[in-house]
Amino acid sequence: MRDPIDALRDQRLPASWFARDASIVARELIGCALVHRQRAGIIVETEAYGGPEDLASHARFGPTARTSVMFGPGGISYVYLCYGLHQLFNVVTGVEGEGQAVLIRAIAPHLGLPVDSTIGRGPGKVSTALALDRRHDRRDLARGALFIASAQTPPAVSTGPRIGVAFAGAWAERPLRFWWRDHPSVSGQRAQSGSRGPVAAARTVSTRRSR
DNA sequence: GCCTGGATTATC
DNA sequence: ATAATCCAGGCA
Repeated sequence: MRDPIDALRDQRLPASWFARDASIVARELIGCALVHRQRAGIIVETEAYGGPEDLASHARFGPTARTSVMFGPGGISYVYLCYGLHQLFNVVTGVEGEGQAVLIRAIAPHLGLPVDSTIGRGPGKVSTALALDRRHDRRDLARGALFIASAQTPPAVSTGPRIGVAFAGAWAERPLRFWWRDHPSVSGQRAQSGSRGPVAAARTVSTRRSR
């Protein structure tokens, strides 16, 4: 039987797919597969981060040694150390000079991962599950063992405010977080207990997508 | 150079 | 509620 990773490789998204607004890419990434070597997870939660105008984005300081990759063309990885402990995986979006990226906040185990609903739930754990770290910063997702494959079937997607960006004032309230509605692998910040999950404040959005 | 504070997670 | 842990970015 054919290697399922090879099948995903045939669905690899090209740089042009990422050359759109972060909020569009973030929404359409739900249901896609994030692949690293022999491991893959289905993306179930993302957040869009805009350019310098977005006060929650690393791009708010303009291009720096760390964030200059965000100001390059879409389709390149941006991995950074958060709180001195966790590696957060992003994909640059838009075109040269814009400074946008999408954070992958959660994946569901797909290939080469233990079937455990807590694996890959939370942005730090996405990197742990797929063995990603800062060495994977600035990789071209159009080539190599690290890439994203298109979604097989478009899931129902909900939106809400981004998590952990309260410092950004009004920008913290914008609905730039996207997740697979009712999916058990969505992080929901601190577990999804009771009825107070993200669904409460959520709004289901169109599942239309270009093809 | 020094100081502050995180796009988090696990545990108390 | 809070510790862990370190470096980017602002300011002197």
